[in-house]
Amino acid sequence: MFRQFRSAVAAALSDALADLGYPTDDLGIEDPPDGVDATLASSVAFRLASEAGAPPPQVAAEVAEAVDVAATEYLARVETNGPYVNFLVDDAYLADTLDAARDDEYGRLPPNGESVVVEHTSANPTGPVHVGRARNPIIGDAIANAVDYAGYDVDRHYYVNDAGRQMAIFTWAYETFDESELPEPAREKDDYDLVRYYRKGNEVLESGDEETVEAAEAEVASILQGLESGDEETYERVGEVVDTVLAGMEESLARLPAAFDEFVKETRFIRDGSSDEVAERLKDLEESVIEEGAWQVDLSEYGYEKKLVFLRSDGTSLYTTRDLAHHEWKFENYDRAVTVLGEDHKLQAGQLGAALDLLGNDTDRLESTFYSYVNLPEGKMSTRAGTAVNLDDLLDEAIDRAREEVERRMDDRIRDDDLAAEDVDRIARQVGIGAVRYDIVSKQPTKSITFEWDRALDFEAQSAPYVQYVHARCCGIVDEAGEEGLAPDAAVDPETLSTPEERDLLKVVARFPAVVEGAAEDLEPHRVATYTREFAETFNAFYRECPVLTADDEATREARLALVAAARHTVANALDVLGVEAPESM
RNA sequence: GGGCGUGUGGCCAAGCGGAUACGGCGAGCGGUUCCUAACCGCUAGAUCGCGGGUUCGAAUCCCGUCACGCCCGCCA
Repeated sequence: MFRQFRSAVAAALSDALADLGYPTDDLGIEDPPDGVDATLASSVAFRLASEAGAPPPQVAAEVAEAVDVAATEYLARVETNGPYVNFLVDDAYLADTLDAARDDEYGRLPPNGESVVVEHTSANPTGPVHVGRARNPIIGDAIANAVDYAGYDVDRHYYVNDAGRQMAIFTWAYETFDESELPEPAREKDDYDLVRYYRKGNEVLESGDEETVEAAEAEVASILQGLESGDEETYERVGEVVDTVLAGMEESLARLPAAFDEFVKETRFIRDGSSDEVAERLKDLEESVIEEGAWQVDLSEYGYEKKLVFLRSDGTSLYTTRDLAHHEWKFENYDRAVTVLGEDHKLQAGQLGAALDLLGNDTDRLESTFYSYVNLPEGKMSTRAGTAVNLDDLLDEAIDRAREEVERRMDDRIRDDDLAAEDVDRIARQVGIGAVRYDIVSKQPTKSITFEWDRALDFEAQSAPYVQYVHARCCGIVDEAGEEGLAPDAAVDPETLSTPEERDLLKVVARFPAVVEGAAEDLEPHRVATYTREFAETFNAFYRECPVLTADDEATREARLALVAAARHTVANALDVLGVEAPESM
């Protein structure tokens, strides 16, 4: 309802200003601070003061007076507080919110007919997924969820870099070394198995004797050449390594869970000729030149000093050339394209956008969001060097610690719902993995994170379990009501919900669809996390002050139960956007 | 050297032109015969890196400066 109220207020305020002869270009609508009983406020009076020749409070009063309250949906009254004009909601706002949130899909916006592809993770298939890049699937999946909730038709893609030098090295190493030369794998899993070859290969290339390195480089070059020239046998050789490692990575990512609709291989754009076709079109641009045998495009009009090379002097394409073809393919199939990238790809992404623009694409349809890597207190994580904390280990540890917590709390548990062994497993998994996801998704991606076990796996306030607990409490109440034959769907007179805690909770529930909308629009899922925290705080105040099942009278009982059901749907879906499971008991 | 990002109480961190800077951890005090205490209440703790500027108003915008991170390849 908040979205409707917001546009109704904007229209009413705009009309009022126009009637008074004031400009309507800046309505100054904002959220009032905590403790103010209004749902929206405006600070226009400040800006109008000089034009009106009157102090802001006087202008505010004039504006407030001019707003047509009766004609504005959900607007109970307009008040002023010094220079601020405050807009207060009526009971219909709360009633309609309660009604809308009866739907367990509450928070989903109607389909808008637009398609979006969200590309995320896209880590090179060189070995197990590690925590340094774990922000990518977690943020990417949450962005995709938010965009999905906001009404878009979403596909989730993982772009597989299967055509680069790293994969050529990997393939050579895999075919060259024998298992007996390698250490034991950290896990019985294909990605852990194969990464040993990759590490060994890099080790040899770095410090092997000259002759070995020379032979290896020749083999690597031949693999790259084979890929470039469309040699089927080479694709098969590289493909075996890529697919095997990727399957292992996919399995780890699925634990988050982060699932993909499609793994799009880079070699696809070599094989279908689109990479060559892009290169030909680039050559025709007046910004393109050959320097030292290599084709390059001048992007200085976009602010890039150095020219972008798109064909090597030996005529082969580069990563960016293929990525251009990849993105034109996205434009052909989707209305919008979103990419989640590490901050080290910022320059490359900018150049990609510039080149796409030169090629005649509408680059407004392309958006990128960047995150900084998770580092260890002692420095960076590296697959090659083997210094990374693997995602699997983090999730295992999270689940173990969560299980300890569940078991520790079993003794002084009031609720006699006899958790079975499978419940303990379920809760440990939901809480453990939820805590990891929430910890990462709740922070602004641009801020750097230094990984520390205790901080990442804190189950207390401002964490996933804190929010999950609210959901479990809601479920507990609804379940118990059900046992007493009470369903949360009785017709409710909203005037029954009269305490500040009840009304505050409804107002927070009302904001949820707007939070989803904003998070999707700006690709900022952490805003949903911030919302869940505020939601949980508001719910806990309600829980403390307003008994539901033991309420004084039947009408209050039913009304509060309906409110709990609304809260339950809201928090469940907010967590769903974040990709965090909502336990029914914990 | 140039570009981009980050800098908010001891630690983490939201806010990113408007009303008293939202919270958490840690510290101190208190709360459970009552719908799950993974909870709640109270107390202490902040010149929002630093210096200028714009504005009626700046954590938020601009300039400068310092610190840290990332990037500046015919790598990906």
